[in-house]
Amino acid sequence: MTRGRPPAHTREQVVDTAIRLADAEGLAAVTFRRVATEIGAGAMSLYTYVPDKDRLLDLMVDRVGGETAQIKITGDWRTDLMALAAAQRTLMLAHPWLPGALPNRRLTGRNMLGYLEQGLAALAPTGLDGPTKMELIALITGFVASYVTNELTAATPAAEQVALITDAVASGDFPHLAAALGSGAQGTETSFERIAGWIITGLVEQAIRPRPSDRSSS
Amino acid sequence: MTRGRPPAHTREQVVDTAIRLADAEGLAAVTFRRVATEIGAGAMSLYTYVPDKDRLLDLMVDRVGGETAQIKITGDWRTDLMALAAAQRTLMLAHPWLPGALPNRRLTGRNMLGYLEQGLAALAPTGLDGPTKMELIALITGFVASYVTNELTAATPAAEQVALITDAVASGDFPHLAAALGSGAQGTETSFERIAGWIITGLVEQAIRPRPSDRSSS
DNA sequence: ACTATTTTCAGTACAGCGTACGAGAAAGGG
DNA sequence: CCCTTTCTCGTACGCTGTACTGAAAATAGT
Repeated sequence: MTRGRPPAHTREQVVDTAIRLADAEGLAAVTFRRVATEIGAGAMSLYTYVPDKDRLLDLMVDRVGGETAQIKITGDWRTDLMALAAAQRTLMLAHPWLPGALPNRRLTGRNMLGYLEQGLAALAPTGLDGPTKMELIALITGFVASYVTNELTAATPAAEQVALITDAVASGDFPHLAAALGSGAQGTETSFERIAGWIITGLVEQAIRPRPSDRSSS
Repeated sequence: MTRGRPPAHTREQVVDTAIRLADAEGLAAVTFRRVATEIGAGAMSLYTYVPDKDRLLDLMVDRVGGETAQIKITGDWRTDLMALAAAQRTLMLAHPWLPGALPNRRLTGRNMLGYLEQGLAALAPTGLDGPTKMELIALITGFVASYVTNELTAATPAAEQVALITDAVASGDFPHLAAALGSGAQGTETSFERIAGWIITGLVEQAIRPRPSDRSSS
């Protein structure tokens, strides 16, 4: 039954417009009025397609989640997880607002579930139990998000913080910090692959290891 | 020189009030008007003590950062990093808004630098270079933040997502997800210490390992 | 064909936000 | 005593999300 006035737009159109806006001008540019004028509608008309702003963000996240390249599962969890992490990073670099929009967001759609599914498939050979796999996936996703955030932010050193840090170093209260800043300027050697390799290999190997009692002092 | 009308309040008072508000009612309750009435001042008076809202958040973060328990450096990096992570988690559980306020925030004060300094001190025995140490600290902090966020959110399963997930599982398109959900309900076994142990041990051991060429297929 | 029903459209309006501006109040220095 | 300096804070502007409301546009039933 299709009674009533037919919709002039679609939910996909609204979400796509919001994504395009966020890509071009950042999350802050995504306002109902702005999105509405962009698709040539009244601000309030959007509520026909989207229940509220928070849900719009959910939908945006799920939609771009669908753009993630489908990785092929080789059966080697290290290779597969690296591929998945790399795909995630590519996605976040294409949509810089994504890392910032991810926290506090609920699983809204099948695309996010699809991502979860891929991660679980990659982890299948490890023989870990379900909750542990979930935890590992969340951990890896969180790492990628924070890495990309740093990656996108680090370009702006901000002058003001430089003063704070040099002052702090000069005060002598932070010897290790001074040493760390002086030590290595190895530039782009801190590549994504290097660190992602650490975290993935390290994490999964630790998780697989059958608990060698507990060697901490407690 | 102390000419002019003396301030009726202090920056610390403003920041403390904002923190108290955030602790009690969440970050959203922290508005200039609200903070102002709370300390018995006009909204615009706050601008005497704080340049703008973003800086107020910076100051809040740095202030609670000062509450972090000073860990004692034993010289065993695993023990020390675990203690540091645990201290961070304690802090974030005491101030649930902190994980949400952390991203996109600049290093504002000496307390944050102090935290950095502690992490570097803990990592000193590893002999890693400065940038790598920094990276590891950021990674661990990011992990703690996302873990605590999950910890605070997971209490609310939200009914709506349950429907989405059961539908998805019923559709048969997500076999691994179905299996993972069915597998283990081991409850609180996914403790912070267990996972923090993985990430710290795994990460640092990987970082220390002198690069066994590269065993991926590429 | 006309009416009733249902759905979408979008203008107006409201409370709340951060904050720019500017006039008044309160202090010390000459 | 006045002048300079500093802090105080009411008013106001533009912006936000969105509740409400009535008009518009389609179909379903008679």
